[in-house]
Amino acid sequence: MHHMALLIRRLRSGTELDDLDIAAIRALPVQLRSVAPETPIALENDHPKGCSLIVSGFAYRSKLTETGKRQILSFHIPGDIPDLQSLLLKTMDYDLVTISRATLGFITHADISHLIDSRSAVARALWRETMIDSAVFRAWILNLGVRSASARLAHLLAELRQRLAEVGLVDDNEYQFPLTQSALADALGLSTVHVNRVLQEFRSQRVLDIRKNLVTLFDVKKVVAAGGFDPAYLHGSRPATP
Amino acid sequence: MHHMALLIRRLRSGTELDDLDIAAIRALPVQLRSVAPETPIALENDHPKGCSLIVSGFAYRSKLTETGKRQILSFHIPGDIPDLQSLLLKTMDYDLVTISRATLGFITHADISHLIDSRSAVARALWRETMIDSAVFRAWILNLGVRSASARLAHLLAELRQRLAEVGLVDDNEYQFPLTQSALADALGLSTVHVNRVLQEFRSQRVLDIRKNLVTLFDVKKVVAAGGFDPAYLHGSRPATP
DNA sequence: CGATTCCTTGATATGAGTCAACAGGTGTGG
DNA sequence: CCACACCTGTTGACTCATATCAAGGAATCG
Repeated sequence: MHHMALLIRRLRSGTELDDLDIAAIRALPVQLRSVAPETPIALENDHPKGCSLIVSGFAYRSKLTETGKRQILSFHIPGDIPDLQSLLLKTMDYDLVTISRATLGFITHADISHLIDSRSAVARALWRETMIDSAVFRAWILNLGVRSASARLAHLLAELRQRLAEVGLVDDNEYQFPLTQSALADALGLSTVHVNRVLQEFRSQRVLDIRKNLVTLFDVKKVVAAGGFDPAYLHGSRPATP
Repeated sequence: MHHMALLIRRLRSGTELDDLDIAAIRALPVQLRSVAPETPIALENDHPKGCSLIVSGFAYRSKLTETGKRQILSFHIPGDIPDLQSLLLKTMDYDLVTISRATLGFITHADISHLIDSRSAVARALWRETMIDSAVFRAWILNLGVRSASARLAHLLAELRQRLAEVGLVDDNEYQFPLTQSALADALGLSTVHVNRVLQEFRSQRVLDIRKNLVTLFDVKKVVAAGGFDPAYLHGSRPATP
């Protein structure tokens, strides 16, 4: 599969792009590199010179408080360009780090700038992606602000499932995703001890399980209900049910 | 003051715009209207035909859970176009409501579309604004996820002060902003009772006070420290110290 | 196979929620 | 212009969800 395939599919799913637009995207110089887990792609206060497309593997955004507590802001999957905002905001306001071994495609700001100035439909499509990213933040704020620990966890896993399904990475309600309990804790604003207990409860109810790198939703309906998950905010391409 | 003045100032502070760009912005057809407090500008699942510039007054974004709990996602001030994303995402994923009596400038998607297709620098400037909006969401996620009740409140008030200062609405560490304790509770993910108690503590320490529509930060340094507030994420125009 | 890292468990602590009641303003309609 | 209703803010008593602390066990990795 071409390293741009997922991105192009996503952009097309929300914006009309003609052959020239697609050709221009494909023509972007992309510098591929394979990196280890827990590799920083960009760190807070950096001034990156380009953006990174996730070709394979996963990453997360995080931010630290003055006291050193970490909050994970979002998880990222193949086809995402999590640091696209660095094109317009020179200074990073968060850390971007790989979770798994990953393949990244680095594209310079200069090249993206040229692309969006010459192909306004592509600019629109990329802008739209960043707006969906915002919508995901809104859903997380709702999640952190009003939901119980178990609902938060369920919502997160339901969201990940939906997003992964759209790029064809969900298989029979299971998906590969390297989530440690401490990462979950930092993402959900909980302690690791409590995440462990919530997880055990879900496990014993046969609702879901996370083992190693595998997330299993035994009962998707229950997960969706427990998390109050409504996929509308993802403004998705139609659910990729194969 | 021209109804576009604040917006234009903001856009220029982050992006080079030439005279033609500015002229094109000024030429946008804007339909002004004055609305009462608690007026919905757009609601979840709506498909708005345009965006609303806040010319004067304030607004908030909120989202409800299935169980009816409300989370306030952000507060908006003059010069903001909070629903700009509706240009690219047809369906609203949150409610947008005025707080105070407000003057809104409605601009159709068609007109904005035409503007951004003809003036790519303006497109960039608007996109950049939406990216700052995202950065604010990230800061809120950090706030909700890791900070104590008092730190959350302090952070929120410090952020509002900074943003209002950039449009010249802060006077000697006081600013007008119509925050009820129950709105604060919904914004901070707390109960109103607890907000009340946190507020009393700050009051008794002479750190800050909120009375009626007036927020007073007796000791800005303490507020900033209590909230762990670092304005970098606002990617601000230089602090408007007059 | 030794060493981290990750997970699990129990005991205890606490920040914040809930419930309930009341007071002070504010606005409104009669 | 008063009376009533309705917010908003305040207070106290009690509860509960989740954190913290501490320690042992299971994986995973070099």
